[in-house]
Amino acid sequence: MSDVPAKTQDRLYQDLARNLLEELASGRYPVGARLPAERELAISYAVSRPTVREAIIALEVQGLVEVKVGSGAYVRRLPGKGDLPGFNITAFELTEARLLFEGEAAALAATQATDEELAQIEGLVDAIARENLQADGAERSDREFHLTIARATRNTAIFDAIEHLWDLRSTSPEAALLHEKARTANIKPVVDEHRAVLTALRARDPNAARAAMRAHLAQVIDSLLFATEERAIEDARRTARAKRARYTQATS
Amino acid sequence: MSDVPAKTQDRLYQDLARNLLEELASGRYPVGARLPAERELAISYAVSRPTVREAIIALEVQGLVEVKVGSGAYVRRLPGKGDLPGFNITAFELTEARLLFEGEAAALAATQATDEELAQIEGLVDAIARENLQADGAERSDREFHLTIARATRNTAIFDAIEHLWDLRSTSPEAALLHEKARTANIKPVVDEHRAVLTALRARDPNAARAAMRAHLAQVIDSLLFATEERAIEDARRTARAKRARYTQATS
DNA sequence: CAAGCTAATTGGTAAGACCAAAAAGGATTC
DNA sequence: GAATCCTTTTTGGTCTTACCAATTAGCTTG
Repeated sequence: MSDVPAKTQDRLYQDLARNLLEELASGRYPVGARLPAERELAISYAVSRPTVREAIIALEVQGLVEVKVGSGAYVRRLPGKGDLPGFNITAFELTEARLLFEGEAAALAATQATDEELAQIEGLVDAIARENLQADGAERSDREFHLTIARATRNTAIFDAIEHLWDLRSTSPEAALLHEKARTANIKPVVDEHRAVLTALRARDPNAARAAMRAHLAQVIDSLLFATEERAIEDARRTARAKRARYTQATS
Repeated sequence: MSDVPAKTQDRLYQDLARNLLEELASGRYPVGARLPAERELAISYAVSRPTVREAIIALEVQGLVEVKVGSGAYVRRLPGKGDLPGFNITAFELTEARLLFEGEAAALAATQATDEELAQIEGLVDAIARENLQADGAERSDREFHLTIARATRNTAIFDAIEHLWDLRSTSPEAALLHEKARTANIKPVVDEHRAVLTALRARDPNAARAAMRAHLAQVIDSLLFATEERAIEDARRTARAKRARYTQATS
């Protein structure tokens, strides 16, 4: 029935955390309110207190609640979209966001990057070229290339936000798959695009850097589109096979 | 001695999580590696197994490790800057990042926002005006204003990243304080700036929206600068008072 | 050598106990 | 009568022990 692989399962604390998350989202516990005591939650949800503690810690790590010793757990902020389970960002949204944000980051980096960082980036461009020859994947250099530019902005918030976007990719299996597919299907131009960004950074030209970065990520979006169509064909084939199977079964 | 209020203290699991985080950052456990068993960690860190579990869950929620039942905890990714404790983003970095990112978001929103969203944003501008009259703080409407625009981009990744930036503010006590100070010192122009953004969105003019949003956040940066200077003066006064107190004590 | 089974390992959860911090309530004092 | 202090209760923090379930390693067996 379900499309998800079900993964590890178990993890009772996650169920509880999900439930509490929904209660927060429902507005039952507004900001500043105190959650029921651990012992009460344990009883009402029919779990042990350690499990309750684990769930509350999960919320605490996400900054949703604050635990005060001897007092209770208080709501710090209400859950946003990113906190809701089953929340998936598409590869297109992700790349569009990167196009805008990393474009600006490149522009800023063009005015801030040190010679050392530029040399580092050049090394990464070479590494990307090498990685593309061997098809074993691992776009680690690609990630480092983009993060190094983000770091070169000298703005930790910008770096953190862009790193956050890269991390989001791995939270969505579909997005990760699509990216991998797009990468293997589109090898040659990538190095040139990366080198164009580097050239613009070297020239200390913010507008050129922004344009080069945007062009690169626009190309990535195109690759994603291509990969999507490929997959659409596969899906159609699979559907046809399933259809035929049902027919065969029904008539046998 | 220390400037921080020490907060809640306790939380043994946080110490452990911090230690494990450092071990991850040190490269001792590369991606894919398995962490020692819970029972082993409990012994080597001289804590109980529930505490170890809590620490591992803290890492798990942050996406750093993946726990497989009956097998162990495996490293999913290495910690980035945002994961490191004691990591503080300055209010300036944060606002600069917002200037760039939210500027682009506003430009995109100008082409995507629905009439309903525009009406919602107008209501928030009015709410901001009302909140400014009563000095009790709570810039909730301000946050909603910016997040609603981010949502109007129809891009979940953009929304999530911008929400992430807002959340970062609360992780840094200094940044939060500075913002509050800047807000109380600078009341009048804010509403006009917000309304200018709304006008540009209404006109479906991306460039005007970007410019208005950037102008607004540039103004915020100015306010922060002003608040910083104010605080510098206060610090100087406090230092002088302390100096005099020591002198008085020594000569009495 | 391969397949299958058994036992050890490892995470998941429960239950009970005790400590320390905080809050609540009552007694004392001014 | 009000404020203050102290005792009691509540609440989170941690440990210990125990048992279950999934996984893995190792051995047995064909």
